[in-house]
Amino acid sequence: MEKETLLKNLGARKREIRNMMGISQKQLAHSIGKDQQSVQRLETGNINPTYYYLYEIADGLEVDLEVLIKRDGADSHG
Amino acid sequence: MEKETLLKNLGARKREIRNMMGISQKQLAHSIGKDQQSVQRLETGNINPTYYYLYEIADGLEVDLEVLIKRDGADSHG
DNA sequence: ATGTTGTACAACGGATATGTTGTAATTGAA
DNA sequence: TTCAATTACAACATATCCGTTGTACAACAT
Repeated sequence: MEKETLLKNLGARKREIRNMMGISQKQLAHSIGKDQQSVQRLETGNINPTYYYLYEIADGLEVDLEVLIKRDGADSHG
Repeated sequence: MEKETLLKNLGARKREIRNMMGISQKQLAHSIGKDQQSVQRLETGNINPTYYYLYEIADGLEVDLEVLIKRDGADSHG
């Protein structure tokens, strides 16, 4: 899978989860000590985030990191 | 969970999988167009890798990204 | 028009990931 | 000893992540 597509998918999934929680980018960001802009960049797929950053985001969304990752490579090996 | 611990766990899990496959760091690295040194740094937990880098590594190990991630935040939300 | 909220982009600086080269320690074989 | 394979660390250059500030647009309300 292409890098760009992968990152866009990740961002879209994160946004879905956040919307389901009914919180804004700013609320999510502040709950983990970050800025709205930092969270926004991930959500639009404009950056390739680090592992620990994703871990913090998952924490803010109150889901396991697994949930945030899930589905992207799902049909390639399983 | 602390950043350092998280990264060490990730590296250890990757090494486990690689050893189970019976391939060297060099073999894994070359299978995805990388150097042994680059792979080594992840395995020792000395770096905080990017999402796409982990995706490539998972591809080289022929597992889903989920498998590489699993367990680190497992008891915090589920 | 003004204010508030939510989202998006640009630019800057410091920190760091990645690719690369070089090197060293260990193990095993000849 | 010599040679090869595996793993580890250091240092450098380039790219980019992340934090931060400033800004812009849309929707909604007063």
